Amino acid sequence: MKKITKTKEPQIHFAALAADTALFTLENNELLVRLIRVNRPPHIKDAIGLPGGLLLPKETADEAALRHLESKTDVSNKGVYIEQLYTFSDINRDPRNRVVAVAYMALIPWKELSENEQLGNITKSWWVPVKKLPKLAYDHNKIMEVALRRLASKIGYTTIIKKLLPREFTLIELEHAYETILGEKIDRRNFRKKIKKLKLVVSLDKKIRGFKWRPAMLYSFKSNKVEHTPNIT
Amino acid sequence: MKKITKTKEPQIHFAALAADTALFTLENNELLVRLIRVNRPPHIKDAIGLPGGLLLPKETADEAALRHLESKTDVSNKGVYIEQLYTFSDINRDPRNRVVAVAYMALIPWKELSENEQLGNITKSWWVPVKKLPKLAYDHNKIMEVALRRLASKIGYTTIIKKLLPREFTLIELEHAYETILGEKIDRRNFRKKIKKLKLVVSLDKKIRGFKWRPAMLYSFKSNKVEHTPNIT
DNA sequence: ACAAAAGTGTTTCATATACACCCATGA
DNA sequence: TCATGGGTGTATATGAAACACTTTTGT
Repeated sequence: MKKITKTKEPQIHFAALAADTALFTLENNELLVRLIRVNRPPHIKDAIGLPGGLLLPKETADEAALRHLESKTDVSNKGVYIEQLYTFSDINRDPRNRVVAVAYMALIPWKELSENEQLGNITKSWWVPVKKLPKLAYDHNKIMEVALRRLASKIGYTTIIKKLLPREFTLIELEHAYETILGEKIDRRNFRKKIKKLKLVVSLDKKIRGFKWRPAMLYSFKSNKVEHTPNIT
Repeated sequence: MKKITKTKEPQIHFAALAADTALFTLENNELLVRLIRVNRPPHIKDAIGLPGGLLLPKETADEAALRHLESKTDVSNKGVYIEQLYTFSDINRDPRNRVVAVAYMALIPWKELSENEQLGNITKSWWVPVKKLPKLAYDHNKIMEVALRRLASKIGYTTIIKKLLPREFTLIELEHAYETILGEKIDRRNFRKKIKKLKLVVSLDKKIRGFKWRPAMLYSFKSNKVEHTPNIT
């Protein structure tokens, strides 16, 4: 019988692996992303980028993404929804070394953030409206494009938007969340018809008060899981 | 002004990076995937897996995927459509070393394969119906699940199916391609109505002959690009 | 003439879209 | 009472789904 010899493949490791995350939240009908200060002299000085960093030896990319997210943004990753987007492996995406980045998108409801998490800190990490996104380090603007496209498309066929909303919300809030992410107006009556038909949310039989207008009925999603649905938008 | 010190991140590289590809073709109303013989003693002996391998220092994951695909399957990657699926980073997905895999899905029309490429070679690389998929090495069965799901979903909202069909095809062939990948029967009349309304294909005003039955009209896709469409299926 | 695959239309039902007014509240 | 956002229904158009027979060819 033919002896099969071991293929001579290089066993050394050529590229470092990083996990970079676009963390989104929704406040006051604006989609915000959490950015950090990036300093990597001599090539990158006082730049701005997405939170991320290298994988540890015994760590999956998902774990690394969550770890760096929390340590570099000071936003607790408890309650954060995260999903992998795409892996970027261009040779020169990092000017110093060969680094391959697994990009992630993460979501957190604004109301689950502490006051400090909401405020941020301009020297370390803070929220920026995606409409006013600055030039970012590395290929992070490319990651943002993928993340925004993924988010906008995914709210159309899943219930992922629940990961940006508080546990209890009004149908108007839900509608505004869609409008903000899609960047277009939705007809209120048609929207409510569709949401009710899909039976994804349940009325809590209580109303939000404290505004000077008519109180709005509160709703909740029936489950915490991100589920597929017939087209919503 | 505060001097910002360089973060002490490990500069050594902990995980090797590989690119693994599920290459599909469509023959005789069967979806086939190209598998290879895998030998990596002592853990993996005479196993079966997807074609793939490590990245070179100056190579993107896409390039590595195409290179290993061609060298490990003996299928020319000319004419192959490829897209990234997902990155798998479980600590123990490779029993020997820490290897992170960027998984790809690739498509090639059966008619573009040479006779040798169609036949394959049981000692190195050959075609297997996805309905008869064996147990694969590493986490390659997981990759196959992702690939099959992606393919089935993507034929529904893009023209990706063109990458599995010859340049000229009949509407029946097109319908069978959808049926094979989706695993369900489609109504012929409704299907043709939809395809014609979408204007994705153009009649070539010639008919295929050589069968003992009524000749069928030949069509071509208008473009070679994979484009988004309103829902097809 | 027959066997086998190619090709074609209509009806019904469900969903999508367009559109405007009244309601409840706090100030 | 007024300003503001919350909440509702109907009519039309479009798309989805169900369904069966005729045509063309080679043998």
